[in-house]
Amino acid sequence: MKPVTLKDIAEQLNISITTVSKALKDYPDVSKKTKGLVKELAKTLNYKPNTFAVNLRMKESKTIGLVVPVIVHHFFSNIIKGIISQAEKKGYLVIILQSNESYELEKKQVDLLLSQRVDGILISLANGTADFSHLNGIIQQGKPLVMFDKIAKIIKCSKIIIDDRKAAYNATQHLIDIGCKRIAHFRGALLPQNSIDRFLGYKKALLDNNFPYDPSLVYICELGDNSFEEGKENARKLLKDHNDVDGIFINTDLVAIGAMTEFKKHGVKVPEDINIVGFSNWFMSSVISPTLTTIDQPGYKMGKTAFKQLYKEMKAIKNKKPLPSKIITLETALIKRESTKSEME
Amino acid sequence: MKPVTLKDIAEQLNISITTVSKALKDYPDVSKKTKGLVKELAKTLNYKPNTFAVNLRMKESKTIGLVVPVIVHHFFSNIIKGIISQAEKKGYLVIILQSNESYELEKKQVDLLLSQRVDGILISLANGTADFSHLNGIIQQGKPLVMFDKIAKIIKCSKIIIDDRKAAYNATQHLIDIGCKRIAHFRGALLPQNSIDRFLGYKKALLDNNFPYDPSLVYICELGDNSFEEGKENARKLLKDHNDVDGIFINTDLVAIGAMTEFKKHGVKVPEDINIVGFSNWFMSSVISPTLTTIDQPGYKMGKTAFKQLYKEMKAIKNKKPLPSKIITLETALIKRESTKSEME
DNA sequence: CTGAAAGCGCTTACAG
DNA sequence: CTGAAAGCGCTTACAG
Repeated sequence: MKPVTLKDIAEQLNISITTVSKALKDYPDVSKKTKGLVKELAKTLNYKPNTFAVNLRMKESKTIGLVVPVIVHHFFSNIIKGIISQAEKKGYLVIILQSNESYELEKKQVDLLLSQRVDGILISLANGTADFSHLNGIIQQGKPLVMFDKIAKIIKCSKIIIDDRKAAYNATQHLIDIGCKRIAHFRGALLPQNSIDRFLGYKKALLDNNFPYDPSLVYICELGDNSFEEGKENARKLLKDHNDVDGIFINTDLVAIGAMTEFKKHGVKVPEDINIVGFSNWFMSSVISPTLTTIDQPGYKMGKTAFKQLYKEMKAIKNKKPLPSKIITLETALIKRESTKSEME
Repeated sequence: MKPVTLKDIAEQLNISITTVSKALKDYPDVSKKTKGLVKELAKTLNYKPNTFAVNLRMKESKTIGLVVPVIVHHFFSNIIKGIISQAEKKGYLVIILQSNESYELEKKQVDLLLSQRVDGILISLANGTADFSHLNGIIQQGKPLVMFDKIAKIIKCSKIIIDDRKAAYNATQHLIDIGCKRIAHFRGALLPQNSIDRFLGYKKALLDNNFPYDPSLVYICELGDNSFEEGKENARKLLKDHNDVDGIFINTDLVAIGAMTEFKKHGVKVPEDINIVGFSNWFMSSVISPTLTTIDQPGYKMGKTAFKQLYKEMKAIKNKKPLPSKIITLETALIKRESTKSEME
């Protein structure tokens, strides 16, 4: 019942703990014979090194922390999958925490992770996060930190992102290309960098095409949760205020789907009356009807890349040769589907 | 840069490590004055106990392990959310691993968690798991184990489940009630208990209503991944073999959505030509068109319940009073939507 | 090739 | 009220 220790093996074999330890780790200065005996006994006794002791000695836990705003979103669960699978390959375990888009929780969780002494931290910020001292805290402790998707530009650490501005520009340009004349935007909350960038991309596309920029056509997802409900809510408002709008670029697929549901209820046809482009390419978007034109965002790859970068930095820190921070931008793609008309020739 | 230890505090205050430790933990036999001094200094130095050392001494890690077949499924990501939120409340961290429906991986991951010396394990089995020695291994080590959703009846541990048989019975009964005459079933893989139970519920409903049971109407999701593709595949087969079928009870929403997509492609109307009931009530099912009639399965609650049970057992084991295993069955509900006709009077 | 010893940072039974 | 000491299980520099 009690776990087997090095001492148990040493006693049974009448050798020292030192030798047992070395034998198991294939040190060159242990005789082949001894190694054989030790390894065999370790196996039959089902010896497993006590991680707590190893961690204490080695000052590392082979564990990383991950903080995401939400888990139950297709994009984030894909990222998680990417991170975990990559971490496993390198022998790292992942502790996952969800900030629920709350700054308070996020701060507390970073603290938790730090006192758990994880070897590194991966984070995607909550919408509510405007103060970054908790992140600087990580860096000050000399722990590697990699941010992904929802980042803070101001923090000096590696970041895995997409070019939100460019992607949003392309989405808006597509609406223009198919002939939309009045293009609205449902944007995300005010703080997150990516909702700012998507908004700027939208605006730039308009201006580059000599469209007037009309602030009243920009609807903010007020609850800040990018939900189905917010899409419905904003669609209702839009219908009331601007029934001349013929195209909308929407911050997130889920919001777009909410909007489409609301339009359908009011007899407004997509894409005949209004063309819609979403963002993220959730699986759902390919099975609803009409299927949703959107920007594909590589979640799984983002997760993998984030871990890889963190891993490099953890190794570098261990070798006392800290790496410079790096910003990696992943490619996105416009996926044309039924919610937007075909391009005109 | 180097983390602050008890020793650092003791030296600065010219008292013993023992007293510092006791003061921080509010032992009654330390003077108020000393406590004050220690706590203040600990705060200014930003002291955080070294978890590795605490774990080693206390023989517990305040960490649990979680193994799920997939993360990127609405049902499972909801469960994960439930587990994490509950664990956080009790001061536990969660290490998450994904078995990818592979027995080999699952076994390896359980081993990993065990050698990481987590305090308890939460698991939902892979479809491929037919051998359970790795689970017995957990129990033999005296670690609490709680299974949820995809369980093995044979293992003696607590389980959080739904009554799959009853839920499937209700789903099938609903198809009968609305007038279906030829009812097919798309079932899950052969091994998992829940796909067996859902199949049995389907069969029993038929027999109780004096419908003949026709094995050729039962399609197995061969890939075993309960995917969109499998739904399409089986729908194609069904259309070829049995174009008289007017109702299908499908093992999982995602498969049902795949089937509906295929039917639409072939001009088969849901629910006019074929009525469909899914299983799980994924969010997606409420936004596709037609919306999908399904069985609501309480993922978030299942996660919460699973952690609560594990927590009780961890506490009990610590107090040397192991608890008897418990099977908790959560309620499900039939959610009637557009993919099935209204009931006849 | 083998082993005694120190030390990682903590907790707690025990002595005073 | 305070503290010396043992010990959790490991790793590794050092001596032989």
